[in-house]
Amino acid sequence: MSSPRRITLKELAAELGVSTASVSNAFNRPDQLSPALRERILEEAKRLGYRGPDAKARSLRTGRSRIIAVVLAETLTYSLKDAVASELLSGIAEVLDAHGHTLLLLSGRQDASQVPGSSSIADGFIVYGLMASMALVEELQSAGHKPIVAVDFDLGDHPAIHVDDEPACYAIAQHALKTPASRIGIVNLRLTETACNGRITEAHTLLPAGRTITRSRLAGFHRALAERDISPDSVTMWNIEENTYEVCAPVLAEILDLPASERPDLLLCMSDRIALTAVTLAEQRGIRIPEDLRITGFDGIEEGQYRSPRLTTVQQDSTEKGRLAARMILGLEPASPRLLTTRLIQGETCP
Amino acid sequence: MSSPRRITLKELAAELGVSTASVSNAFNRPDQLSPALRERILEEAKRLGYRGPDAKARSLRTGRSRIIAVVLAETLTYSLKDAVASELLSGIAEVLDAHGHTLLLLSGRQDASQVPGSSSIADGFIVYGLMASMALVEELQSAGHKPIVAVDFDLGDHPAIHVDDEPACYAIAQHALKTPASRIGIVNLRLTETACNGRITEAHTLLPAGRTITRSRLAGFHRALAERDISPDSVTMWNIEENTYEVCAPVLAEILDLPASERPDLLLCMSDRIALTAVTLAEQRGIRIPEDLRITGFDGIEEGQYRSPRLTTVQQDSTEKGRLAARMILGLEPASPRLLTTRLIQGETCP
DNA sequence: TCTCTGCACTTAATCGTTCAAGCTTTTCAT
DNA sequence: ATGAAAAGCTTGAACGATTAAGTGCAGAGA
Repeated sequence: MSSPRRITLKELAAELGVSTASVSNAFNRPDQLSPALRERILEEAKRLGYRGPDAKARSLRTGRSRIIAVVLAETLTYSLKDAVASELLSGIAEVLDAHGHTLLLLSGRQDASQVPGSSSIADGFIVYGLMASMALVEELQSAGHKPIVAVDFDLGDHPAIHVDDEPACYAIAQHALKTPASRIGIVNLRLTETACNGRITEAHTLLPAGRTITRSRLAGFHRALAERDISPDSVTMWNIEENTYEVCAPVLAEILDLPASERPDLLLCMSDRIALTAVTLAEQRGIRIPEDLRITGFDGIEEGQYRSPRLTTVQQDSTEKGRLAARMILGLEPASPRLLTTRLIQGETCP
Repeated sequence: MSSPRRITLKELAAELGVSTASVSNAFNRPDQLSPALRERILEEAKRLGYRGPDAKARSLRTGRSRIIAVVLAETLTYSLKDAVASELLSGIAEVLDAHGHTLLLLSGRQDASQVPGSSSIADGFIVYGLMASMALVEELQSAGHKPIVAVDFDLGDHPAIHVDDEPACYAIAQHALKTPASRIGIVNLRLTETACNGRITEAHTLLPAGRTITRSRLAGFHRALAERDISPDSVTMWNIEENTYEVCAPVLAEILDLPASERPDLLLCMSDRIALTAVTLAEQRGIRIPEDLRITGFDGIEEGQYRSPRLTTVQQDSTEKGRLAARMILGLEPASPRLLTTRLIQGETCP
């Protein structure tokens, strides 16, 4: 409760009878002044409660803030609850933290009241997931020549980090189809042009590749189906808009409540959240897994592995993806497109 | 690729032949100039690719940044993976976003290479969980008179948000003890003075209330035990340092691998993560829940409710806690201490 | 006609730093 | 002793905005 206002570098300098430059150097470039003076400055600083240069002023002057912004396609509220996004953030935070940077969270959603310039404070941007509106991203592009790294989608000629969605989904479908299935269902994630939570009919137009991440996953599934001479038309498709239990549950209930003769006995899901919801609802209905219903997921989130039956899924290392993105943005890694590999986890939901 | 450098407000003003004040007002205080001029300025701004005032300069001048920092007790990497912390952040983000603020993540851990002044950029701080080191917090306190809100622990005379840990744990233990138990075990979270993952012996000193959140939870358990004339000494206690599956699993394996005659048949856990790990490991060992082992948790995370058996637990609304903290920090809510209520969820792990 | 008020805009100080360039003083080889 | 180089410190101009105070001018009221 001593100081009514924080003391400034200038005042500290005046107090000591030295120039502001010396004080600045005492904090930033120890080699630029004598150890004796530096010691004196640091001591006086401590005595007066001066905590080092003000971040706002420093970043204005230097142009750098040591802040990296992560722009998330969905609302922050949703992203923070999503296991995959959280893991990505976790990886990003790990690297940033280790290198003295901090993490600013931005949402790319239109409905988020975006602070217009608040983004201009960051030194670089990690953009995750396909933006509903590209407004913010366009702003970033023109906002100066700050590094941008895209994750899970392509963004102009900025480096992008992807996982091998198509081969991974080919592999898991191939695995699943080793055991013949009578009725195959695919539960997609944000695949339709217009929002749809439920069955995909001919009335729906599908988003093109590049507009949704799940399109290439679907391609992988189709390739495996083709190999077994199964027509894509014979599989039933559903769609889900948001990767949460609340949104998944009604759609999966619809599927699982079909008469046994119509109900799929193999469900290829585009995310672990979808798959896990399917597992939960199936259990509630006494549908046996994998006897009556085999289920595959995508993502490899912890929750799927630490519960029984263990989920059969594709594991992508989202944390590592985050680490890589962060290293790229910090320039610790060449800024070039990357394709991360995934791993098939043969769990118990589709042995 | 047009501008090598972003244009400034000053340059824009020069281009238009008006003062910088007018340009500034065009963006910030529309009532201070004629609509005609404002229109002209905005148009020219768009033409030249001027995106509005620079956040760094603005925040230096005004002293406000529209950035709120959340200081997390643990590493960011861990916190972002933790369901409870994520929900809290989710609630915070929701409110901040709705009011045009952004979220900066800081870690209070010593081992995090803390950017010394990077915190000085924020307009306010939400401090979550007990800090291992209070260094950062002390810095915040003295760093100016910015609002600080503490969540889940007490911080000087700043407003703190708590949940009713003691009554909640009393209630759930009371519920659990309605069915007699032969051997009771309590699995704590960060209760011991020195790090300990495993059984708590007499050699361990427990942290005092105020140093760990679980102390008051334990008090609630003890009150319920006392009511049934069960001596606290007759219950076995374990401790866990980090609320992750990886750390919980070995400790719970140790418990569940005890000979059936020594193994607890009621396990009161300080978190849902611990409880869920117990459920998973018990299932793997063929220990029946709740017949052979009853389990209770704390937190009420989604994962516990969306899987079977449904977890018996105390639900705290972490999202709402986050919303409240954010509203307080923004001054939308009086900055006074709050005690949020919890709800007993009678799940299937301890009917 | 003259003063007064209000509007629209400008002036200029300021926010708290950093850093290239300049100025002394010391060091050291010759 | 001398000159050059190095060391140690200071000067002063940015960085890009905000805002209180001031100026000029049109229209209203007397």
